[in-house]
Amino acid sequence: MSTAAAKQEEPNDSQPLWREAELQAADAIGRLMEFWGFRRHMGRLWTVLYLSPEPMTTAELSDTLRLSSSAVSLSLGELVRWGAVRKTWRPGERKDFYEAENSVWKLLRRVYERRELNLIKEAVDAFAEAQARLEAARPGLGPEERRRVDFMRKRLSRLSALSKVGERLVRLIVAGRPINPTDLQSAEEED
Amino acid sequence: MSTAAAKQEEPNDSQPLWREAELQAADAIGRLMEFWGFRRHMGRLWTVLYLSPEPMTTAELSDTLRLSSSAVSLSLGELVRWGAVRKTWRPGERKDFYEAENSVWKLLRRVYERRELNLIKEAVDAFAEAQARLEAARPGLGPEERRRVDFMRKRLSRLSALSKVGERLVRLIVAGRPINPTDLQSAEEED
DNA sequence: ACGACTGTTCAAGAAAATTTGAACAAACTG
DNA sequence: CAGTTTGTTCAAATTTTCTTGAACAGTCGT
Repeated sequence: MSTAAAKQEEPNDSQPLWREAELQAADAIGRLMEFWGFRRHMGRLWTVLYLSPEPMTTAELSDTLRLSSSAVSLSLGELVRWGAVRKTWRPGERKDFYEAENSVWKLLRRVYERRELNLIKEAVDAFAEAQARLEAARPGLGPEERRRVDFMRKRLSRLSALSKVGERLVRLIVAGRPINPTDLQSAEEED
Repeated sequence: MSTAAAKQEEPNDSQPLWREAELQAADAIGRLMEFWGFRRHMGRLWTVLYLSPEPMTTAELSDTLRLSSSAVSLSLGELVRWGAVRKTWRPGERKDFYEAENSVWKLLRRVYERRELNLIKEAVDAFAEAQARLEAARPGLGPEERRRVDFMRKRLSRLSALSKVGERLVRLIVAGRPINPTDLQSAEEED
């Protein structure tokens, strides 16, 4: 009890001894997530919550990570939208409390589902559209140009095929089914 | 012959009819690669080369993509370092010619091997170091704080375990072996 | 309903990255 | 061996992205 009370009161001097370790882990995951196309702070916030036995307030988070409250609000909101963090309430308390979604696996699945699949689909669409343009242009071309265009079409359809195999693999991942990367390999077998 | 000669001479007006389709596909892959943490232009350059039946010069590339020669040099150099593009030479010609590595699968493998594995390893190291700090700090703590630290240690070791499973999965991908994503799932089974 | 306390949004400022032109270096030609 | 062409590097300038403080909005207790 005394510790919990003290933790809330202490402004920012006399940090707990474990703070450094906490930040180190948070930064490591922050880099990982940044690399993965998310805000760095999203990873840092999630980690701090993940390492905390109880939900935390935005004030505690901004104090721990030395972030402005607006930055916390922004990244935390995005984490909530991704389902990586949940809002919880405390009986009497007025503030919002936040806790981490603990299943990393669940999180990965959600991201692949929502984001990677979209990304691939957009690429597939772009390839299809490019193909259509080539076919439309083909009639008016001379033999030399026609050979050129046919080469492009062959290559484009290979890119399409690869993308579709990739899409299927991601779907299997999302479904938690085993996958075989050599499917990709065989998608570009014939040269 | 006449076409090939004309292509080299034409400055930038009267673009070939297929140019638009080419750029569309290039941009699609550019976005994909950007999302994957590479320069957008790397994807665009690779695609243009991939869609070309013969190797191209830097001049042709910068003309096609409307890029300055320095930008071409920079991104092309990086592509060469990644093995995504090869330099080739032509009998009489003075300029360098470039051609795309055609096996996307090979490229993916190389990137995972060189980049993702490193990334994961750094995270694993960070977790280990954070663990060590916690253990070092533990002796001087009261019972309340000790419980807090023990919670963190449990969580950190779970992150470590997850990372290591992830590392193993990536290694299997690189080796072209089938993988089972539920391994990740089971790495965080016990709560 | 008012006042105090939280959380969010926004626009200005700071920081980081990309882009480019020019200077430099290297390689081939006559 | 000069002169020309090609490729790379660098620093300045632009663009983009991040960050922040302040204004705004919402909620709860009195």
